Amino acid sequence: MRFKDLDPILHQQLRLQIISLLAGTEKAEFNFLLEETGASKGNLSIQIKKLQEVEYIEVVKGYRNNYPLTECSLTPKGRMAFEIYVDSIENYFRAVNKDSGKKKS
Amino acid sequence: MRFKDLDPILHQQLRLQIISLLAGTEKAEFNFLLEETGASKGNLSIQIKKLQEVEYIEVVKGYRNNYPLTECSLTPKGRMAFEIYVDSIENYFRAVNKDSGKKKS
DNA sequence: TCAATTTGGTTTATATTGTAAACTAGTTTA
DNA sequence: TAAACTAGTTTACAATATAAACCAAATTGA
Repeated sequence: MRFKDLDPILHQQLRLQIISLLAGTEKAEFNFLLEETGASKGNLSIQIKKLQEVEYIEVVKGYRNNYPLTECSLTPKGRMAFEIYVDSIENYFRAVNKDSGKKKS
Repeated sequence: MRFKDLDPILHQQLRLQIISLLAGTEKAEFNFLLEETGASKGNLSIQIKKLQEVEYIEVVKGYRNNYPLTECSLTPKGRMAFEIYVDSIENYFRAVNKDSGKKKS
């Protein structure tokens, strides 16, 4: 068994998009994430909550111009998980050519 | 929306492991994949079938020493899908620092 | 020689996950 | 004051993943 498990929280398209975006930007608003990811609001809401529950992101809810405003930012825990995930999956890709023959009978 | 969709066939741990292994080895037996991935036989059987259905791999069933023997190999279509998947997800990782500020209000 | 075990899988049944659609709560506009 | 818009949340259903159970043929042991 040559593969490490991929963090199931991060191994999901939308959550990975969110974390990738947050890794490059101090904080991000709900609508920014909505536009950048192209997700539906419902799906985005749920995946944000899930990332918050595992403490990969911090979510601050406030108001701007009387409208609700949700801002997200990456926690250190989230950043570390992201780095581990990137390393792990890139290892998968490099399984290629590491074992040139088929299994000996 | 800055992210391409990740091929849902490949964006699954075990299937990605299988394809990664096949990308580096002419062909592989069921039991080789079983050991290298650490999966259960049931799960492996199903994911092989799924990869075969979408024609990412070719599956040849024969016998060796009177026992059934299943061998898998990557198709050109599968190899291309794998390359696209690798490119796509690496793009996600590079969303980092491509957009330095938060969204302008 | 026939019961138990092993090989090499497949099928089934359940639990988990993902997501679209519907809904909520409040705000603005006409 | 009704309609439309903002910014989300909740719900209900569909799809997915996987462990557990099963199967057929081969082999081993008493």
